[in-house]
Amino acid sequence: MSKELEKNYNPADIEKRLYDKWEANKYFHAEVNRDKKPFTIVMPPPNITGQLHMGHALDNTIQDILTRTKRMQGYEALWLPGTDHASIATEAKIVEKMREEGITKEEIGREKFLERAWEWKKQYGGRIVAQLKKIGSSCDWDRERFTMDEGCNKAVKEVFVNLYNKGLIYRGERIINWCPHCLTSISDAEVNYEDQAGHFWHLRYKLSDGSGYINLATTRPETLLGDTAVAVNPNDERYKNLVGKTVILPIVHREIPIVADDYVEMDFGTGVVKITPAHDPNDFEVGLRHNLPIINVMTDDAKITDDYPQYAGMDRYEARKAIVKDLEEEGALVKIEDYSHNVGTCYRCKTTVEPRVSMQWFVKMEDLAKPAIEAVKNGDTKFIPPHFDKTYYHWLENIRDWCISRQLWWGHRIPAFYCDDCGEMVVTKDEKCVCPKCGKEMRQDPDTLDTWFSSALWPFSTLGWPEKTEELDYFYPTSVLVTGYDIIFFWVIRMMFSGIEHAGNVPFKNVLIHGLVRDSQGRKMSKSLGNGIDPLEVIEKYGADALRFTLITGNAPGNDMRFYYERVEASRNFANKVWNASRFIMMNMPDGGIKEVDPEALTAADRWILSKVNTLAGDVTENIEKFELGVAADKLYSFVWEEFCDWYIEMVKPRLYSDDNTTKEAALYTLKTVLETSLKLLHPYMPFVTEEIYCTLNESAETIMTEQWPEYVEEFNFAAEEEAVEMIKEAVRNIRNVRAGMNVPPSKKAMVYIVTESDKVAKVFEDSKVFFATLSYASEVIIQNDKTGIDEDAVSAVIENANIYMPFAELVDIDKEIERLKKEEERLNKELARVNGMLSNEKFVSKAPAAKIEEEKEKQAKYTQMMKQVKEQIAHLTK
RNA sequence: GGGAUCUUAGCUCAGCUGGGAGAGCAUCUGCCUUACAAGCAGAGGGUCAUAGGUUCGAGCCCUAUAGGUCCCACCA
Repeated sequence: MSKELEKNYNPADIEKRLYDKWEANKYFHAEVNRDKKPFTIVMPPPNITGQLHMGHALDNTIQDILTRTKRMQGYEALWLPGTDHASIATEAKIVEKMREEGITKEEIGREKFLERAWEWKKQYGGRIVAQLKKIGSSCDWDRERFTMDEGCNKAVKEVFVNLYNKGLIYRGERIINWCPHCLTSISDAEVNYEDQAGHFWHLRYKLSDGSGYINLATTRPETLLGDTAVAVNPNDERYKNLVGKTVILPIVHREIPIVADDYVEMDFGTGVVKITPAHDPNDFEVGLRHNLPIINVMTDDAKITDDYPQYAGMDRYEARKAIVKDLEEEGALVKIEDYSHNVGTCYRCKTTVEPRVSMQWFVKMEDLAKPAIEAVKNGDTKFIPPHFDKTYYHWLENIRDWCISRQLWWGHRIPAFYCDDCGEMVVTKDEKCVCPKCGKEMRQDPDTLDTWFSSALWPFSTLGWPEKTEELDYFYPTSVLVTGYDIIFFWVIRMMFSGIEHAGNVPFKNVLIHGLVRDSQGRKMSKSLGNGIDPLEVIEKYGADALRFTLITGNAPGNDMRFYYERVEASRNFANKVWNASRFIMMNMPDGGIKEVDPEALTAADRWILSKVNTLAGDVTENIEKFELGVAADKLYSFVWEEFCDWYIEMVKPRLYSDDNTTKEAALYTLKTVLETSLKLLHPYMPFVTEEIYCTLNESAETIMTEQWPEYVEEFNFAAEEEAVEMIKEAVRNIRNVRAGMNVPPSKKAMVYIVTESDKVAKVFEDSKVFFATLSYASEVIIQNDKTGIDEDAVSAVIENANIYMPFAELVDIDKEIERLKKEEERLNKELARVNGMLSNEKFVSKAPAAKIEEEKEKQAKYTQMMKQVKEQIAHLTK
């Protein structure tokens, strides 16, 4: 009974069907199972506003490969999925949509706004989840979570209160990064610095006592309105006598002091700096040291406040122009220089951030950072590739307090309450709070928390923390976190210190870092460039397996990769290759399927490929264990395509077409065994095609994804057969080479003589005659120990310990033949020179390991022998 | 200013703890050989950025230099 598969693999037909089957059968579901070892990955939750892009595709393919492998290896493998509420991004989108409708947040109020937000989540939150399924992600959807669900909210409150009670969360007036477009504070990590062309305005401030003036320069003249001092370096001889005096601030005509501070560099500019504590982080620090007043001159949306009527309502840049003009009129402007400098921008909307003093909540980082650094130093958590630990250390060692409050509505609301009467503040997990002093109902802080505050708890909040759940006990710490290097600062670091602080252990043992997927020209894929490639389109056209394989190969961990359609095609072709190899086997499958066979019936070729696939299983397992997913994929690719398809299947054909049932059955058994092992090893990479084939091949099999992972077993290591078949392959390659060089088509058969004095070699060829003849296009293979009866003009080739002769009826170009042999001679000469060089080097012989020396000696013998044969051939032809 | 990383075949990239340079694509030459033309068989193509050093031995380790990419950083 032969089964029919279509000629070409058509992924679109089967992917949905198979995924639905997997999901319906709950193969992805994991439960606490003390009989098994746990393997856990928590998915980096994509934003609910997001659409699947190549970054997700890569990230999730890696996680799926690891999860599927471990599941087959018998681990209780949990891949826990979920989505992130992405406060700024989501809120911005909702506000934008409302703007189109002509309404504002303030008009509808907090409650109605949140209703809309949840509605939005309901509508779009599922979109990315559906897309993740398309690439075959085997997540436990029963455990899907959302960073703003009840459990996460509980964890957030617990953490906030704990940290507050420990004094690690505080509220205070600090200078923070303010986005005038998003109208909220953002953390240091959320600011991107970019070089911008600007100007240096050189200004002249008069000394109050009329004794002169000082010059200084600024890139932001508009902040002058908030200047409360001018600073010089205490060691600067030029200004020493001025410290303590005052100057008159131009335009504003306020008297401000000249202070001395180390922050000022003497040899930069004039060595004088204007100090605006409210709008510059450094100036703020200087202000604190010198007790300077803080004068905020801008509104939330970065317009000048009403305190300066002539500029009130102007935005930062308009005000700058007006102020420069006024300075000029007042004679305070000395000159304008072109100057390029670093400007902080909002990571989300690219608006230039405005440093600003305001009342915010902060996490005190110093004490939290230390154990997080220690955990990587002592190996509790490892980065792959390891060099990312340096980035990690550097960031944590220089970390500043984390501003966690956001002036947004969509997010976890800060669990702090204020009494409007007495000013009392209470931090509590309770929904409502009554003032402990005056008994009045308190008002909850209107702000929400940074999105990353809840993401930081993801590895344990999703497992039930703060409850002491079975899940937490069993699945935590998680095994590996898979993410891009661009997210280390935002997320990895925060999960690390949070896990250690709250869950009592590192959140994951390994952090597997991958790079960015770029376009074919190496550019970042971006909406503005319009160069993004939609993974879903690729899946539709080439299949999820092809996309997955493409993303995982040709790349080392941590490196960026370029995306080419040529590579997807190559992957698609590979899937098709697997498909067709399987098709071939099924076409030859007898009624009643394939039987177990007596090991005695296995031929050298069978043992060779069984041995090879056994080695492959060991290698692939080891590579995956070491997170070398691309290396493992390469090995699978070349094994399946080259060894199995190009060699073994071709070797076995004559046996399948023969009447000898014993050898036929042995061949079929081997084909099936090797195919199944390959499919299992390949399944984590290409889940769909492997599942489809496996279940077609085995009617009784429900799925491949819960089959046992192939292990390397010593009994299947057949070194002798491997050696024998490699010898045959070498002979075949030589013969094909000779024929190709003479343009002999495969249809033209020729006698092949193997001349060898070695009984062992003779036996190898004798045993393999059947397929050797086919592969070498031989009309007949004759094995003998001398050249008796071989045509003088026969074309020859040389392998170790044997000469091969092919007498062709027609005239052979002797010169060409000699040329070919000379090339071979040259090659051998080079090899011999190298080997001889090594072996005649006394230092090598005395210092190199014995095994290496032995290896080189064997090569020397082999090449010497072959050289002799080649020389004889040449002599024979040239006589 | 500090740090990371890269420089290997025409292109894009692998190359694990140092021991005879690899893949995919592209190119060239033959093949419709009854699984696959999304295929088969062959071929060409690289002083592994440069200069030193360590070593019996370096694409791999060390130092310096050049160029590229990225991250961090308060020089107004």
